[in-house]
Order: sequence, then C-alpha cells, then structure tokens
Amino acid sequence: MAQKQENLSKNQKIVLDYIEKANQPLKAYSILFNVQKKGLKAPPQVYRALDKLIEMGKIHKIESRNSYIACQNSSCQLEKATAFSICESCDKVTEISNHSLSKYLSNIKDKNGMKFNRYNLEFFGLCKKCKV
Amino acid sequence: MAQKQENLSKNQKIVLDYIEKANQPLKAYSILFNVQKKGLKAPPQVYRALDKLIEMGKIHKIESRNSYIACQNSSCQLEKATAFSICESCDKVTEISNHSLSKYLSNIKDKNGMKFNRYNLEFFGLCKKCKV
DNA sequence: ATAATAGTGTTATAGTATAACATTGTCATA
DNA sequence: TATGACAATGTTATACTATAACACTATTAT
Ligand SMILES: [Zn+2]
Ligand SMILES: [Zn+2]
Ligand SMILES: [Zn+2]
Ligand SMILES: [Zn+2]
Repeated sequence: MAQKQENLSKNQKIVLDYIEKANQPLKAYSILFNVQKKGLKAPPQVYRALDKLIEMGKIHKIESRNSYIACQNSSCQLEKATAFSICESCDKVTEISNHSLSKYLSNIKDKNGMKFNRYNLEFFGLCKKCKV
Repeated sequence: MAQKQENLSKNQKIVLDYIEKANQPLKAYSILFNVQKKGLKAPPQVYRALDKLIEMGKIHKIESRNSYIACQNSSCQLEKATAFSICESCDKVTEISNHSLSKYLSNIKDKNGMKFNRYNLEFFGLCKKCKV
C-alpha cells in the first residue's frame, strides 16, 4: 500500500526538511553533504529518500538540471502533472500553478494512440530580475 | 556567427548520421562506442557534437532519459519548443508535432513576469503496443 | 510466531558530463 | 601573404550523477 504523506520515515523527513528550507532546487550530492551531520552518509540513502518523496509528490525533480525542489503547489496531483519556469541566468525555479494549462495538457490526446498518464513541462527564460 | 545547417563539421556529421539511422533515443556513451571506428575516441568529441546539433535543432535531448534523438519534425523551430511522448514500458519516444499545442504553449504568459523563450514538454505513458 | 513489506547502512561501481590545454583548420581582411 | 579571430579537433584527467548488491532492522498483518 502507498505510504500516507504523514508517515515519512526518518531519512525521508531529514531530506524533505532540508529541501523545504532551501526554497530552490538542490543537487543530490549537496543534500548528501548537508545531511551527513544527521547520519545519512552515503548516496543511496539520499537517493532512496528522494525517490519516495517524488512518488508522494512532496518534491519534484527538475530534469534539465538534475536537481530537486519542494512542491510549491498544494493542489499538485502527486507527480502526474508538473510544470516549472526556470531562469537561465540565475537558476531560479518556480512551480507553475495554472489550472487552465494543466487542464489543457491533461486532455491532450496522442495521435498515435498512446495513453498518457503523466507529463513534465519546463519553461526556460529570464526572470524579472535578470531581464533588465 | 551561427553555423549554417548545411555546414556540419566532420564530427557533427558522423554523430548526426548515427543518430538519424537509429530512429530512437541514444545514450551519449553508446554513440561514442559506435563512432569509435570513425575516429571519435573520447567523450568530449561526442558531447561537443551533440551540443552543436542541439543548438541547430537537428537533434533533441530527452532530459528525463539522458538520451538524444534526431528531430522528427521538419517544422521544428530549432530547440525552442519541443514536445515528446515517451513509453514507460518500451522506451519508444516520438516527437509530438501538434500545432495547436505549440501555439498554446508559446503564448503562455508567466504570472511572475518571466520572459519565456523556450520550453520542453515530456509526456509519459504506454504506447499502443504496450497498452494491451 | 511468522511472513511480508518497507526502510536502513554500507561498499563498490556504473553512467553522465565537463575542465583544461595543446593543436589544427577556416576564413576574412589588413 | 600574413595576421588575427574563431570554430573545431584531439587528449587526458576528473567531476558529477545514480544505482547494484548485500546484510540487516523495523513495522505491520495474519
Ligand atoms: Zn508540485
Ligand atoms: Zn533570474
Ligand atoms: Zn524537432
Ligand atoms: Zn511501448
């Protein structure tokens, strides 16, 4: 059975806490380095926690950056439908919460008869601060 | 100045030829292994060619798979707007060519004042064959 | 109790990508 | 034609990202 969100394991809590405090995407090895004082000493411990947190929708992976960010969207349907804006200058990442966009994408039908059950969308550009 | 698409360099031609023949996403090190007989002996030679071919829009990177596929879409606007369907069972990848989708996404305005100049969209699911 | 499942700890290794530097090719123009 | 600017190449080493494999412990359900 899928684990309930309230029941995070020890390592999962440690990793999630650290990611949530960051408010920006973090690399796995930077997480590892920073949670070593809490007892997570080796990569598999971090990657396992990351995998479970992703399954639960508590964090998302920014694929183009190999980094991990806390879900910023309380209505996020687990990991089924994710969209982000990424600044190519300062690397700021924001989770996009746009109902009409997610509705549009969730209703897309594939021409080749494929059944979609998940998507990930990444927009790239310059944030307000970096546009100047 | 940006190189014209007709003027591929030697290594770029070798790498593109191999990717185009594959009709499926390829990993960088599998490309490297297969073009060693043509003289590309080290990773940087392959990665440089890949980078340039991506810039030119001749190939795209499937971010969630760390793999590279030839552009299947003659009207692809370089690397500005890419969309793919990915079968989670057999790994088949198809470039999506859907005018209304690309129009919709290109017109999305960011709530935080970010100026988008590129996006990448990856749909995941089961292809026709794997759905059974 | 027993078994099933999930989580942990650990070592080693696989897989992906870039830094750095020396060299060569191409082409415009001084 | 030579000089400079830029693109591409060749090469070695290294950095970064992620998983395999195995032994062990904790939790829960029957
Ligand atoms: Zn989310
Ligand atoms: Zn920025
Ligand atoms: Zn394309
Ligand atoms: Zn399939």
